[in-house]
Amino acid sequence: MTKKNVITLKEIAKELGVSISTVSRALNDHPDISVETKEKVASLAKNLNYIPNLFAKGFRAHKTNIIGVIVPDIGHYFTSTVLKGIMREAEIHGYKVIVSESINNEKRQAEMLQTMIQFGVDGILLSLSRTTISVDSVLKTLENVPLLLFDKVSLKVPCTQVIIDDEEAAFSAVEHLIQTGKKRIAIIKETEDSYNSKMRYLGYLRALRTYNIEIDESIILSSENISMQNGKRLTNQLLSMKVKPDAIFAITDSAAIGAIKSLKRSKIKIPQQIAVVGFSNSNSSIVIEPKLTTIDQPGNKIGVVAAQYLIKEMNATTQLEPKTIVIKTNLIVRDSSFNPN
Amino acid sequence: MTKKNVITLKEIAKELGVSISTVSRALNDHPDISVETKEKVASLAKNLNYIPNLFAKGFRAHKTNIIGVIVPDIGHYFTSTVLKGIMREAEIHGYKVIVSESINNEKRQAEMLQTMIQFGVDGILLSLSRTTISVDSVLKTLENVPLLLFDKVSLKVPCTQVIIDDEEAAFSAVEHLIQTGKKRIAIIKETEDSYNSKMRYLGYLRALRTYNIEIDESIILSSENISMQNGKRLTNQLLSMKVKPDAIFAITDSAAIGAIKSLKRSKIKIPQQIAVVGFSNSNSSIVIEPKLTTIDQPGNKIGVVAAQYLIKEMNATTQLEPKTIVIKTNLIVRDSSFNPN
DNA sequence: CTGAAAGCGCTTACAG
DNA sequence: CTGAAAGCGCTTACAG
Repeated sequence: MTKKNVITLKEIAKELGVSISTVSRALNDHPDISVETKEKVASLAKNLNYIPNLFAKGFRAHKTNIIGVIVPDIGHYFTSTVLKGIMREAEIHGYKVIVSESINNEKRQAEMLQTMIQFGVDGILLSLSRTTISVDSVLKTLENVPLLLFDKVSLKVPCTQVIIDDEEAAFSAVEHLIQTGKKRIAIIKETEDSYNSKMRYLGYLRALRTYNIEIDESIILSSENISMQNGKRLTNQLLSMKVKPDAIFAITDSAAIGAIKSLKRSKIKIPQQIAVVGFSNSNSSIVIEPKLTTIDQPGNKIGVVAAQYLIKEMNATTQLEPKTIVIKTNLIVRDSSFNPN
Repeated sequence: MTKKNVITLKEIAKELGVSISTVSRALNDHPDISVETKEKVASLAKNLNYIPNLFAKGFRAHKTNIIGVIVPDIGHYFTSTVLKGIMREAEIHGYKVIVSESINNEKRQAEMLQTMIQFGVDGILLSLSRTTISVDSVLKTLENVPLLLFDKVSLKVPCTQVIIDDEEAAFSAVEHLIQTGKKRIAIIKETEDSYNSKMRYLGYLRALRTYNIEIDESIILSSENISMQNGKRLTNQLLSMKVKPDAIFAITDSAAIGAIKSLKRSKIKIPQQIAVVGFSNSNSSIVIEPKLTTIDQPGNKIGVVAAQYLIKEMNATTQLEPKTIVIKTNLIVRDSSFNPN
């Protein structure tokens, strides 16, 4: 069944014996139209349950009032909080949001950008897939429509980017461990450095240097995908060393939770013997025992700011200067590390 | 900045010195057009990076190729798996998906249905907000556009509904507890009975009756929202009884996890003294220790089936008979209950 | 094999 | 204060 009962301006005009133009103007509260007419039109429109066709409206104005969003994976809790922020902000400004998942596949991502253009979106919010090697498709898209990168970004794209202070966040996590007396801090990161992983690693290095702690390659571990499984595996590896670390900084909560599970299995006291810090404050971070110390990423704020800025660019008359907007994170200290006091 | 560089049929036609009609037909591989012309058009279209305006295309055909989806909360892992299924299936059929959150607010839900219509979606997939008392707005929407209910449904709406077998799933969870020797099984459910909660409760009752176990009102507990906090609180309440239960069936994983936390705090052996079963197989169900026995809801499948069916209805020439499609769930036995062997 | 024209629902200069 | 007409980008009967 296709759509039915579609009332248009035409029907209202016919019924009232006026022109379509008049009905349109009346509905849009044009000053030229008499109050009388406006009232008649408004009342009939209401009775007939007239719903303006935004589609037709936008057609003329070359606008769809739709924002396209592409994310690697909608299943991550963090991503869903960002989407919430985007949707909320878009709604306030009268935009709807089309969502697509690139499933961390560069080719799909390129196709999706293309489809977004076909659908005539007014702007695009993109979080890059992990395997994005070439940004050509993104650059090409940028020529057609305002585009803004968030979370997983690339400096190769000259557009506004909304990111969290990964480096600073990692620094504060590691600094926290140092300040609570830890000296031999392992890191679990990604093998193939994504932007996020690289920044977090840099923050880790800076913290060690700042506090004059020697960097030990043997406790810098990486894995392809930083899952709970791999967190366990790498932690087991750390536990097999003669000189064990006294803290583990995992760049995702999943890996940190894997680490905790591994430590518990080996009867290591957390945080006394080995403390653990994760990243992203996922739901599971308060399910695991001890509760996980982690970095809270304000996904909602990222979404709101990204949408806000995109909308600003969409409505600007001139090309705005691309900026990098950094959203602050918070270290949440829980039981997997010592309280600093 | 608004959109730029938009190549239309007009430009191609002008450049080639043919009519717009010819270009349109050539691009659509119309049999009337000569191979020669088709090739010229195709090649120029490619060079100019012509992107067909689906918007204009749909405008004529009264189609947008957009499916609207409204869910209570995009943040639930289960919901994200359903959305994945919907998006994947929609994509296959050339549809895009607009997502909105009702945040369990009936008024917002009604507004969103209205907005979906304004945006001219070709069909709507709706999971009702918890507080949906009146379905008037849904019924009204149904007059305008194909609509299908999934997960959180209502029998008051005469449309196709895709649901999981809540009653059967709960039955199998409780049966499992009984078969592993449990006799005094408490349930943690919702106070204000949502469709899901009610069905799960009925399954619980049926299992007890089937196995001739007396129903004891004192261990049937409810709370407004079945969070981890409330799971803890209600479990503490159970532990304060003279005769304690030997198993707890919580109708959500969160509440089940709260229950486990409370039991661990009281040094109760799980599952020996008290077993716990949850519902939904969330990410956290394998984070908690012992790992949670729970019901896996195939969200992806629900999404796929819902989208499939909606698309079928959208393209049907006659009104299809509404059906109720029940998706099977699976009990996943983990360490929070005994293995049945 | 190709083109001119109408039309999808709406807005908006231009006339009156 | 109101209407006729053009136009957004496309498709498709109707002619030729």
